[in-house]
Amino acid sequence: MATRKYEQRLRAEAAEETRRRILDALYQRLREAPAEPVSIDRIAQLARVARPTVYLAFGSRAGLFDAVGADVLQRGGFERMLQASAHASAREGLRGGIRGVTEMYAANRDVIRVLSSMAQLDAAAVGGATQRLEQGRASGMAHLAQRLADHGALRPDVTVDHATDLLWLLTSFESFDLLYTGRKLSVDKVAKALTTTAEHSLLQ
Amino acid sequence: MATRKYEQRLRAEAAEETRRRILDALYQRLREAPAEPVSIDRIAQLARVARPTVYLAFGSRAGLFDAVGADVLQRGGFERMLQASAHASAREGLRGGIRGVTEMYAANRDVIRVLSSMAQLDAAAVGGATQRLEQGRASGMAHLAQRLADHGALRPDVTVDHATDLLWLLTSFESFDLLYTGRKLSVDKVAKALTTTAEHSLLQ
DNA sequence: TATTCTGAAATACAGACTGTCTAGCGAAAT
DNA sequence: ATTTCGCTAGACAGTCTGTATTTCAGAATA
Repeated sequence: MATRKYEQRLRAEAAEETRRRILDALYQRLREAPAEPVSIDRIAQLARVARPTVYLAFGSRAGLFDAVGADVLQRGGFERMLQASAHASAREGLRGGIRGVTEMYAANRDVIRVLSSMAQLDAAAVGGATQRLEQGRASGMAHLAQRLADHGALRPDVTVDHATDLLWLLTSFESFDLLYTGRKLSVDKVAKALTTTAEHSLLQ
Repeated sequence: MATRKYEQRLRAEAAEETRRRILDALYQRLREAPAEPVSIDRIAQLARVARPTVYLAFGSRAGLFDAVGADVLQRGGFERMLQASAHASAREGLRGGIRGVTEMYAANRDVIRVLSSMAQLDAAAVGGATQRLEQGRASGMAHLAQRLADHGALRPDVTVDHATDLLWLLTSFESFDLLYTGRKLSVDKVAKALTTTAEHSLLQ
C-alpha cells in the first residue's frame, strides 16, 4: 500500500485549467443572461465538461458561486483598493474610494448582481462570498469616517457613526446599480453623483 | 345543456378566503425565514390547502408572487402616498415622501426584499409586481424634482435630472434596507438620514 | 327536497434540477 | 510497464414545478 511519490505538473495544470474553464463559463452565462436561472448542467455544457466534474472541482453549486465571488474580489483588487484609499489624504481617500468601488462594480456588474440577490434569497446558496465583500467594506468605511473626523473634515453636525452609515450606503453595489442600470448613468457620472452627495452631506 | 343561472355569494366568499389564506401563508413564511427558499408545497401546507389549489387560485408560482406584490402595494397605500406628497409644498413633499416610503418599506421589509431579489434573478418569476412599484416611484420622483426646481428650491449647480437621479436612489428600497438591516438603524433614523442627505445635496 | 353546479382535495404524472455513486478510459507520472 | 488520477458516461434518489383526472361536499337553484 506504499503510495509512491507523485509530483504533479501537467496534471495539476490541466485540473486548474478545467476549474478556470468552468468559472469562465459561469461568467459568460451570467453576462449573457443575468436575469435567467442558472443550471449547473448548462454551465457544464458551456465549459465542455461533464456535470459531475463541476461537483468534483467545486463541491457543490454553492461552492461554485462562492468561488466565482472570491474570483471577482481577487481580480477586482477590492482589498488593495480599500487600502490604497487609506493612504491618501482623508478627502482624497473619499473621492478615490468611491471611484474605486464604482469602477470595480461596473466591471463585474452582472456577477455581483446575481451573487447578492442569491445571498438575499438563500443564505446558504453562495457560501460566504458576499459576506466577505460586505465585511471588508464595512470596516473600510468605518475607518474612512474616523479619518475624516480626525482631520476635522466633517461638518459639525455629523457624527462619525452617521458618516459611516452614509458612506456604507453610497459605496454599496446597490447604490451604484440603482444609478448605473436604473437611471442609465455612465460609470463616470455615477462616481461623480455619489462623490458630490457624500461631500455635500458630510464635509465642511 | 342550458346552463342555469348561478349567482355566487357564499361560494365566492369562500374562494376569496382561501386565496387570502394562501397569501397570508406566504407572508408568514417570508417573515419567519426570509433567507430560505420558498416551495409552493410548504405554502400550501401552511395555508392548509392542497398544492393544486394554489395553482387554481393564482395560476402559477409567478402569479402567486405577483399577487403578493400587488397586495403589498395596495395595503401599503403606495400610490396614495406618492400623490399625497405631491399636494404639500415642494419642500414638505420631499420630507413626507421619504418618510412615507420608508415606513412602507419597514412595514413590508421581508416581502419586498424577496420580491426584488427574485426579480433580479429571474425576470419571469414575479410577474410585473416590482416593475409596477418601480415605475410609479420613477415618475413620482421626476415629478418631485421638477416641482423643487419650479419653486427655486434646488441648489444652482443641481439640474432637474440630477435631482431625479438622487431622489431615485434615496427613496429606493435598497437604500432603506442598507441602513435599516445593514446598519441596524431604526425606521426613524433611516428616514432622518435619507432626508438630510437629500436636503444637503439638493436644496439651497 | 331534489337537482345542478363548482371550489377544493387526492392522486398521479411528466419534466427539470441537484447531488451522489459507480465503472472505466486515457494520459501523465514513475 | 505500471501506477495514479482527472475526467467522462451513465444511472439513481430526491426535490421541485406544473398539469390532468377523478371525486366529494356543500352551495345555489328549482
